[in-house]
Formats: sequence, structure tokens, C-alpha cells
Amino acid sequence: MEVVLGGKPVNIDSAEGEITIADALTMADKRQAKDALFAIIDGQNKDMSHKLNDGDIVEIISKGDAKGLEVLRHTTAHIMAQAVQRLFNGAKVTIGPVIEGGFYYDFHYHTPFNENNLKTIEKEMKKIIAQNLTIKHHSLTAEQAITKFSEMNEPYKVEIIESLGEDTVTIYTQGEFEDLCRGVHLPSTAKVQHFKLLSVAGAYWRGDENNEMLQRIYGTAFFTKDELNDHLNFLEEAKRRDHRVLNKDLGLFMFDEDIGAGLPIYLPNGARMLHALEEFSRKDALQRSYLPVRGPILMKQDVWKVSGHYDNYRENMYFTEIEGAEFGIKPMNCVGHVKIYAAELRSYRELPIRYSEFGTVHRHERSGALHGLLRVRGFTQDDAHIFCTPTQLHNEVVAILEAIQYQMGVFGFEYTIKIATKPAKAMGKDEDWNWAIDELGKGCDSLGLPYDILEGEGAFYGPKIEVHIKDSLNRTWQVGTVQIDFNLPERFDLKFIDQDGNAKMPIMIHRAIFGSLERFMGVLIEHYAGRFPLWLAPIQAVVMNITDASEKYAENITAKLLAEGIRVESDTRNEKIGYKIRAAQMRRVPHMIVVGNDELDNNTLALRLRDGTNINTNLEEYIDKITDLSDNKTSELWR
RNA sequence: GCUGGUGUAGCUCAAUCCGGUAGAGCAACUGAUUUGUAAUCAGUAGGUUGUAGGUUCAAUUCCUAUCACCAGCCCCA
Repeated sequence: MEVVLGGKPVNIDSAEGEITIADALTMADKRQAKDALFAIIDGQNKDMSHKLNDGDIVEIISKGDAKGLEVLRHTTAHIMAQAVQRLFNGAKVTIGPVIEGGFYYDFHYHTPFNENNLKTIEKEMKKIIAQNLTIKHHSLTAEQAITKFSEMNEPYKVEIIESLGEDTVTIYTQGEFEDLCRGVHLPSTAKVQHFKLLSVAGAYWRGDENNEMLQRIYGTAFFTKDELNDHLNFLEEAKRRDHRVLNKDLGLFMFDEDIGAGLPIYLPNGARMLHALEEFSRKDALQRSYLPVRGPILMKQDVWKVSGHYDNYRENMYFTEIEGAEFGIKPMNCVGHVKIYAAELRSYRELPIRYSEFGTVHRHERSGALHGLLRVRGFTQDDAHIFCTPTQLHNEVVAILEAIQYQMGVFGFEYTIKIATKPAKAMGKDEDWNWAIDELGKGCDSLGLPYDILEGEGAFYGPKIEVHIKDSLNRTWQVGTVQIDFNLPERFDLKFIDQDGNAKMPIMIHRAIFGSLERFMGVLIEHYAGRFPLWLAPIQAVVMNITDASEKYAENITAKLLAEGIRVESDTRNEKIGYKIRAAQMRRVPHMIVVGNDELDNNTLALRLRDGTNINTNLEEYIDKITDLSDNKTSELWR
């Protein structure tokens, strides 16, 4: 007889109904047999002891593959739901999907769950696992299912079935617990062994803030204890890598209650780093033919009405009134650039025009959205706007993507690109939108950059490319963006005189590469775990003396390095050298320059790198090696 | 904004459950020490317990409001 096992046709020398899946798999692939959890035939869960028939197509779910882990986690989520319903009378189940790194399940219950409840729930889950309940499933018509869940007093499930619009649904059962579920699940609760409930938080029913808030319990599960422990350790490690935690050692920025939430204040070290980033960015923009400009932070309210921001984002803007005139603090820089463009009659010969600016903007983000440097209310964008003709658009998009590739490459960032399409609340014609979306896609294609589509996530005035980066806890954050805009040129009646003598409307591109310097810095802190490359480090070197005898020598070296534009400090405190080195290591300073009697006598430097490497050098050689910083070309060894 | 949690010295934390005006380590300062690659020793000083009300003979502790922060949700031009 012949069956298909895990996608591969297998011939078995046996009659129908005589050989189990496990046996067949062992014959076909020993390794896979070891990892196999259960099988699916015709959409039905089968135990590995199920007997095969000729022509069976068997999907094997095993520990080794992503699907196996998904099934495990989803099963764990059901066990959790069962435990919650056993323990909390009247708790209603809603949804419980698998997510990256684990799972969650949302419940409706009259009082909030707390950390202690999690422990109790875990205990009950262990009981359910020990009971070794068989997990079965069967189909019902939607109508039957609605009746069933109505009788069970599970209104959320009824709502889900109604919204599915399907004729039949599947019900999974384990012991007394029944749940609407597409599946698949492990064959028995005993298969779940290594899990942990992580946290509890509120979440809106169906992700809509107009709906009531449910209680979400997050958890994770793995096939082995080691994998679970590794994951929990990873979470701990990630917390230590958090930019807000590292900032305690690095002293880059602060917030102050009296100044206001979400308004970062840069300390000397943070400002030094910011300058390095700005210098890098400015130089690149100039080399790519951007024209530097600079607009005011405050503009009359009327321009925000013309631009559409007043209508669309009034709630998030800061306004002020003085001498009877109303002003708004700019939430973006484009209007300034638009006005510069409009100040003169433009010829097609001038296009494309590329204006760039480090523009500081303010947006009143909702209090719950604030997050360290990654989500703030006042921030500076490495902003630029390009005015061009439709035929120039492609080259401009490609040029921006090249700049993004280059800059992200310098930091060694891995990023993903997404193209966001027309949202529900949008301006402009569909055909313009489709053309622009197409152009963005073609731009990515020309450089071989893969991208995903974010349906309906575009700006109100046009589609955009978003560059996304992950933080230490795998939360993704948008940094750079490329946006095509027909709306502002139209609203501000922008024109250029074309070759044929007629006035035409230019297309406008908004672009930022870091996005916001604040967010980018936050991501950089986590990316480098505070160990910035030499060119970016706020303090590049600390000169430390061993005894009073070498104090003057140390001060002298510091002064000479400062004169070379190197960001250097001296540490001549009356402390042992180990203490000073530890202090510098904590601050992740790349270079520690130690000078004692030996160095003084020989006019040399003992350089210690952050990784513990020691290098003997002298002042001339040191300066020579590291003054090449602006190009980020310092030799690997000296970084 | 929503749900839940947290707020004690510059930092990390204790005392709060069960009310009786707060302790430690590191950092800072002073002195001793003159030291060779991740913490020398001793001493000193530092807090109206986020803020404002309330209950009480008495509030860091209990209650209310508010601000800020944390997790998640929602949002993010």
C-alpha cells in the first residue's frame, strides 16, 4: 500500500489497517519519528497509533517544526482557559491565539486577575495536565454551535461564530472544557509539560477601544525545560538591555515631571552622541544633493487648516494664542518646506528640489503610548522633502532607498520594509494612490529589497514605505519612512513651469531615514547594548593616571586629544587604577588610556579597549589611528 | 485615553501586609593611602517617603484626587 507521510510518498509492505503511523514513520524517517507528536489525516487529528489505510495523506506534526510549537502553545492556551474557568466562576472565554514567543488568552471576568492568580492558574493547569485528558474535536453547524454557546452563556463565542459567516465550525473538547477552535491541538493535555504564565494586562475586545476591556493573560510554552529556561533568560537579558536601563550607566538623557512627560532632555553625553549622529546624517544628505533649510517651530494656525493637519490631527497638536493670533506648534516640517518651494516661480529645470532639515516637532501622544525615547512628544526628525515631476519619482524613490540602505548598513541594522496603502480616512483619488503604491514597490524591486504590504496603513495624504527595526524585546518600531504626497502640493497650489510653458503640479516626497533622532538613539542603545562604535561614543576615551606622579602627563594628553576634536575626559581621582577602569567600563567607554611611571618615562600610552585588549602606543600613533572617525573607518582593532 | 501595577536618599533596594514620624549597599564629600588594568580603608553628610487633600491622638503605611513611571491594549501625520 502507498501513503503520503509528511509530504513524501512511502510504499509500505503491509495490508490496510495493519500498520500504525508511528511504525510507518519509523520505517521512513527515524529522526522525524522521534520528534513526531501526532498526525493529521483528512483534517482529523490522529494519534501516532492510528492504523493507516492505502492512499492516506498524513501530515506529521513534530516537535522540531514551527507548526509543532504553535500547536503546543495553542493547546497550552486552552488548558489555561480551562483552568481559569474552573477557578473563576463566571469567567467567559473569548480568543486565545499563538503569538511570537508564546500565546495569550482574553477573558471576561468581573474582577481583575493579579500575579498571585497567575500562580494559582498555573497550579490548576498542572492538574489538568496530570489528568491526561484526551483532546477531541467534532463539527457542528454554525446554528447548532450558536445554540450551544448561548446555553453555555458564552456570548463572545456566539459573536465570533456569527462574524465567521461559516456553515460549520469545530469544537475542541478536553474533559469538561469545550471551546470553539479551528485547531489543531495536541492529542492529550499530558503532552504539555513546560510552560509559564508571564503577565496579565487589559486588552480591548476585538482590538477596538470602543469595546469593553477584557483581561489578557500572556504565557509561553516549549517542548523542553531547557528551551523554556532559555526563553525566560532571554526575557531577563532583554530587560537589562532596555535603553532606559542602560541609560542609568550611560547618562545620555533624562525626563522631568515638572517639564512634562515625553519631553526628553539630553545630558552632555546624549548631546555629544546626537551631534555625532547629526554630523553623519548632514554629511550624507549634502553628498546626495539635499539643500539645507530651516523653518520655525511655531506657525499660524491657518497653515495647519490649509495643510489638513488641523482637521486630521488637531487633538494631537499644541496650540497657543497671543495678541489675538492663533498659532500651532509644528507637528511636522513639511509646511515650512512647501513655503520655501512656493516662494519662487519654479522651472522644470530646477527639479528635483530636495530640502533637508533636522526639524523639531511636537505631537501630543496619548499618555499610555509614551515609552522612553522610543515614543515621545517632542522629537527631531532627519526630515527632507523632495519636489519632483512624475517621471522623476522613480529615481528619487530609488535614491532614497539607497540612502536608507547605506545608513542602516553603517549601523549594521537589520530592518524590514513595509508599504502602507490607502487608509479608510484618506484624501485623493484611487488611481493616484495605486500609481504611487506601484512606484514605491518598483523602487524596492529595483534594489531587490523585499517588502510586505500593510493594507490601509498609509498616511491620510498618500502611501508610504516604512522601515521597521526591532528593540531588545522584539517589539518593532518604525524608523525611516518614504511617503508620496499629492495632497499638500494641491492644497498649497504648488507649481512648476514645464518644458511646454504650462504650469504643472509637482509631486512631493516626505522622507526620513532615522525617523526621529530620539527613537533612533533609543534603538541604537539597545542595538549596541550601550557599547557604541568609537565614532558614535559620547566619550571616546578616558585618560587615567596611576599615581600623582603621572597626573600632569595625563592632563597634558587629555588636552592634546581634546584639541584634535576627540571626545575625551581625564580621571585623575585619587583612586586605584582598577577602580577607574571599572568606572569607565560601566560607562562603556571604548578607550581607556592608562598612564603611569612607565608611560611617563617612555612618552607612551597604555591603551585598554572596552573588550579588555591592551595595546601599547604613543600619542602620535593614537591620534593618527582614530582621527579618521568621521568616515567610520577606524580600523577594526581600534574600535 | 483604557485596564492593572508601581512611586521611600543621586542609584539599587528594606521597613508598608497588621498605622507609632525611616534603614542598608553603591555614588557624593572629608581624611588616610600613591596604588599597574572591573570596586583600598575609615569617617561625614544626605529623605517634610511623587504631590494635594482626607480619616486618625498619630499616616511612608489606610482612603480620595492628581502627577510621573512600568506592562499590555488602543493610537502613531
